[in-house]
Amino acid sequence: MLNKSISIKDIARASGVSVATVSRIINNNGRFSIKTKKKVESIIDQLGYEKNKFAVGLRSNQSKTVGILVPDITNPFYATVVKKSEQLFFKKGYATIICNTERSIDRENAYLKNLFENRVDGLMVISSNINQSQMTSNISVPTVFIDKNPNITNATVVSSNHYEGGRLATELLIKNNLSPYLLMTRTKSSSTLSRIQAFKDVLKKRGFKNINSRIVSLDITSDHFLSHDDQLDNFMKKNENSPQPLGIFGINDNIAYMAIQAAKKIGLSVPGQINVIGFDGTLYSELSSPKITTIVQNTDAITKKASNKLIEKMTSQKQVIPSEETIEIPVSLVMKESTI
Amino acid sequence: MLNKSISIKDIARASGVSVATVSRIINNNGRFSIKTKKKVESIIDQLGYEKNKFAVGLRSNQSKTVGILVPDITNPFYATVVKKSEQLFFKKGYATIICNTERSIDRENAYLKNLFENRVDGLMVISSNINQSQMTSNISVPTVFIDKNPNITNATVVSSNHYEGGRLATELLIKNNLSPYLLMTRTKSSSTLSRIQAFKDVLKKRGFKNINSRIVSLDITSDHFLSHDDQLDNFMKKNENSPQPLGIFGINDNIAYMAIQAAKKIGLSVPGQINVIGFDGTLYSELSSPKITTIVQNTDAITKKASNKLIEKMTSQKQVIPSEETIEIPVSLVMKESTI
DNA sequence: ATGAAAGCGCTAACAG
DNA sequence: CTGTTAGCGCTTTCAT
Repeated sequence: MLNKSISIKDIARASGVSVATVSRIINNNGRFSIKTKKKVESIIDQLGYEKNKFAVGLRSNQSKTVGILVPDITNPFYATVVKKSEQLFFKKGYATIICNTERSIDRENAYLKNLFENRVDGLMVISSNINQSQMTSNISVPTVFIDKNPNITNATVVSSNHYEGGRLATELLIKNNLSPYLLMTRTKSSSTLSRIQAFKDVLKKRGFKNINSRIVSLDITSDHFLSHDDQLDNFMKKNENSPQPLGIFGINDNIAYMAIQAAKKIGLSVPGQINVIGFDGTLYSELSSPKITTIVQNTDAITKKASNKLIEKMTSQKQVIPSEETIEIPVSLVMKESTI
Repeated sequence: MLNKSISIKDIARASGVSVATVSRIINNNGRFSIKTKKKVESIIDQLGYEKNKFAVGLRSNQSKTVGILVPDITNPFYATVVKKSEQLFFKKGYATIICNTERSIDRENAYLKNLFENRVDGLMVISSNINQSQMTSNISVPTVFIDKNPNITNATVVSSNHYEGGRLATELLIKNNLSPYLLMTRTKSSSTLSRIQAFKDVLKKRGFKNINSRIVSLDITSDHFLSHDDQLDNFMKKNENSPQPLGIFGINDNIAYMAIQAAKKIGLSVPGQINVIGFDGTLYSELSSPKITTIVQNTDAITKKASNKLIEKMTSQKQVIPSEETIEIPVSLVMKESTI
């Protein structure tokens, strides 16, 4: 189907040298005279030679390709991580295969199989369900997790300090003398769990009782924007006349955004009657009106750390004994308009 | 470095058959007894065999991989296209390599080189600068363009009807008896050009003079959200006291969003004193307050058409003679809150 | 129904 | 400084 492409054999023949010499020149190793180099390179230009990665891979057992497993690339936070990583990888000579898992275990498995068949040199796994059994089959592929799931041992993990973020958010609400509530979704990644735990811990320390009644779980699994949610509307109506103003901690900016919408819909003012704080520092917090006070993840730092760690793993000669390693990236509270 | 993985040779040896038989069973072609099939498959399970795509590719000259060139995956419109395409491709057995070009010609070239070296079976190119010379080297790789650049001949293009969208937007402003202005950015893709042309044509038809003075080009090249732009502020201040209310056509939702912010900042009401209409139908139009009336692109239809077209091209046996083919997808005007 | 063997394009070990 | 050659894992043709 494809035009038969030209190989180093063709180049060798055309320039009157052996394939070995051509290979040496292409990869700039071994010794060769400057004269043959010139000659061969001109032929290469002339004939339009393109390296065949199949052959190179088969020989060297390296694909110069990495795979990224990501829940949803239309989520701005993940999109940014993927984009920056991809750029870094490409700069180092690696192509990137993107896999949108939609948080489905079946999809993750199918993708992993494909990636392993493609002999990826490395794997970046973002916030997934992957468990030990799925990974162990190819434990040898260097892997870095972003926001790991607790099920894997001996993993290298780069993650925001979600617990600290949750603490900062909750403390802010309490400092402002608000009645604290946590709004969350169904998805329970390790990052979410840490945020929730922090909320609970702070409340407990402050002497709150019946803490679980302050955690509202919305029936939402998507990363996507929803203009409207019934449960949220009901929650707002129920608390409309609360004597103490509400302080809502949205588990992410999306939820915080939706909370603000629901509050505004029944005429509650933000931050007058209700304060809202989000998490992540995505576009949502900036496009909302009022803009959402939020815990910002340092995407840049996360990505750099994770990508560099992966590249380091891929290029290190000696087989590193896998060991637990967790790198925590600080978060920061950014005050905007949805809190006083 | 990697644990030497097991090959069909190992499987063959372990099951007491030849590699040919194993290959036939794996690919379910040729003939073999049900009994050996059972035997071999159990060995495969037991040993954990994984196909080596290098070898398959080298033999068959097929990578089962497609490349996507996209300007910026953090742009919600592109993210959606990429995500949906990737899912479709994967369902058909293709892995997807993502390339963020940032609209840089150098990057595009580097990516193309890499993709060709990886022997991608197909290429999806979104709204790029690619010109004839860069593509011709590998004209044989099946390619589909989304929003093509005019420089390529004989391309298969899937695109929204940007001209019609521009016409709809402009007509709306005029119908509402507003003083029409077009706000645009520096990036001049073919899609942008069509939108602009429609604006001009409508104004001309309606007898407007000095049309170019109604087109304001902002010094923005990024797809990203900017909270603020000086030129925009100046534009608003200049037109603050316009006797006839302004009708602004933002070349995309991002610009429309920024225009609304700039207007609100100096106390102009939207849509009271200024009407704004955007283009694309991204998150921006929904998260803005007021929500932005916009020309919505049917991302789903675009993606499906483009992906299926590409798969069709990749799988068609006969070498199709390349010919110009343009598929236009209708757009729709969605009224929201930023226009009366 | 199964096996033997060629060969895809490349790299690297060895020979000169 | 350069050439010859084996072999990476797989598919496929040709035998049997």
